[in-house]
Amino acid sequence: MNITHIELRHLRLLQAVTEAGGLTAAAERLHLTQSAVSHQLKALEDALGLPLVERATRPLGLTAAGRRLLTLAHTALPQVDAALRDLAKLKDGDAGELRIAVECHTCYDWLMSAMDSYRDVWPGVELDLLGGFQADPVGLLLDGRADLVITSETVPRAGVAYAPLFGFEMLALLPPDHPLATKKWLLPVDFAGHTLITYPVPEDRLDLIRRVLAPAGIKPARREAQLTVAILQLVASRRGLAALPAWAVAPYLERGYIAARRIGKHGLWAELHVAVREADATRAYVVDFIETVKRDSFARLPGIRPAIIAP
Amino acid sequence: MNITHIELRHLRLLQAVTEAGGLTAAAERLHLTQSAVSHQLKALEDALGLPLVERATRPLGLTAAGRRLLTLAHTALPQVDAALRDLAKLKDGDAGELRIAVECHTCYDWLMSAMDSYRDVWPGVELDLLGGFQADPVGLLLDGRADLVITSETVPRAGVAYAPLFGFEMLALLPPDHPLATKKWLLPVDFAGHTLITYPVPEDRLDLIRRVLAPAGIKPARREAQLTVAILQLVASRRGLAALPAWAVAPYLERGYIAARRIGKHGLWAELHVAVREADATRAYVVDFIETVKRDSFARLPGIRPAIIAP
DNA sequence: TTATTAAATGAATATTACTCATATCGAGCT
DNA sequence: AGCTCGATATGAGTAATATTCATTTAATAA
Repeated sequence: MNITHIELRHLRLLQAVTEAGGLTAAAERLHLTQSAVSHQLKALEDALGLPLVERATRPLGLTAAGRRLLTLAHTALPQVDAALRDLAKLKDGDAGELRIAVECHTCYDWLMSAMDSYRDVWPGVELDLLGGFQADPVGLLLDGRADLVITSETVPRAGVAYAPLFGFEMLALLPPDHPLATKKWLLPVDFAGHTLITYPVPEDRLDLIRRVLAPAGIKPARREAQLTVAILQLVASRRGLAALPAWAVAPYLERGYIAARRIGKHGLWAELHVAVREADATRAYVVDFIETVKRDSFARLPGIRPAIIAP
Repeated sequence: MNITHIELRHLRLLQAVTEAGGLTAAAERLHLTQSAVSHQLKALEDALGLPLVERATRPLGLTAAGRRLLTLAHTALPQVDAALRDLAKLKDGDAGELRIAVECHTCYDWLMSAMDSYRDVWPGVELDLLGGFQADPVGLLLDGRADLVITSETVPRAGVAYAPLFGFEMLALLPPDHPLATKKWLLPVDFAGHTLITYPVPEDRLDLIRRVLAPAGIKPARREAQLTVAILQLVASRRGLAALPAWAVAPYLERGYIAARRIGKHGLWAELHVAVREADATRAYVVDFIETVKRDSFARLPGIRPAIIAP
């Protein structure tokens, strides 16, 4: 009679659509085509006999029915995830060690919160964060000095497995009243004659230099700072320009402390990946750490998108 | 055999398997073949990498993993059902009237409990139970004197829609020390010379007479009683034999007050169906009443099985 | 042991989810 | 207006997978 064969897939779909704010963005997150998402949503609406999303408005809004179903998704899906985690613990055990090395300075912002979430559900896993700059972080895996590395590189290495986290946009930072702030986006030439304020890392680790300025033959002066707030302060006090991930500067942008502009018309996008030893790649506590980071990041970080580069 | 993700279908499967106590019985409830259930369960177990049911024992037991997943099913599936009910209310409204006529005397046993469950989730629906014996209960629908009829007949009538509830076994009742109690099951001829104790309804409404005794040319004397306990008392005090649904006598059997035997080798099976006006057949509050009765019955009544006759 | 009932299995089929290619729609420009 | 861009919808074809059919295998009871 009531042959509404609603499935978890539909709940995940609705959740992705609302979180991503549109069908196309949801499709990317779900690793589906836009067409598939549209078809599936329509099929669900037809089966229920009710529209779930307001297509007229942008960003897409939910109908009362959509909100009710989203409420279900928010209660039921975590229960499902928890059960699957318990099953994974039954299978592989619930203990392990995760010594984490991080390549990017700003990653600590979200990593702390993700680690807190993770600790709640995997109390038996020993978490350690390796400090300091590492010349070859992925190498630490093979040395046995780290178990998991957060990195932007995905060059294949024997015995190392990569998993994508997300893509993010690097924004150029400048004082709010800077002449360049009138532009919609910045070109390589706009950086000429300005000092570039960066973390203390080699040039080939800076996406702005390696992928934008160096190819255009621009070599601006550099000044280094250890902390994100120090970089922001230097920019605000007109000591130079900087480029940081969108999520790292969002709170300062809101307060008008600094301004941010795209780098190039479509922006400068980078990606983060996780590297682990191949032998660890299927361990439940490792897989779930990666899932936790992704879930947490997509829920909390503004302006990120699914990774595109296949690992 | 590989599945991408766990789905509600799998939770419903596991629930059906444990409630029904086996794959074949679960398949009947889910309106699937035994093969489909076996394949699906195996695919689920393979995907999880863990066995869920102990196949060695009979009746089938669950493994620790199976129990964990069943726990999920018990918490998540009712949430899903509640959400779908809310959506149905959004669509069709949450108010209505349900005047219920019941053909079979023993149905009151389970109907009360089902009505209680139903009232909790559809407080806006006015429930009424029509009393007394009705010559043509289904006719009440077309007269507009009832909205829903619980009946064993499914003869097609214009404007009436039928939905199956369940099949149940009619057991012959006799005193524990009766000579016939030595038999495994009773034949028509065994009833000859005994008084048959029945509810006060016409002969053609009594399955035992219409389908077993009359075809065999046996016409036992009849004695009527209004209440189930009265019938049981008359049987126990050797005034005659009776036939009642298995669920109605189960509590008395346990206490050894009376004995029960199959009627024929495979037993005498009857079915209950719901009849509603075609115009009402898709109303959410009607559909959900039928679902509630089925759910409640399969959970509480011993010895019932899915209906076979297509309505 | 045999008869009986339940579960597993492999191949064939039906169903459905998904992709591809393209059309349509709507908001923002000029 | 008309035009472009980004997003959603749609129809047809294909890939994926759920289900059935026809047996086989295993477990139980007589």
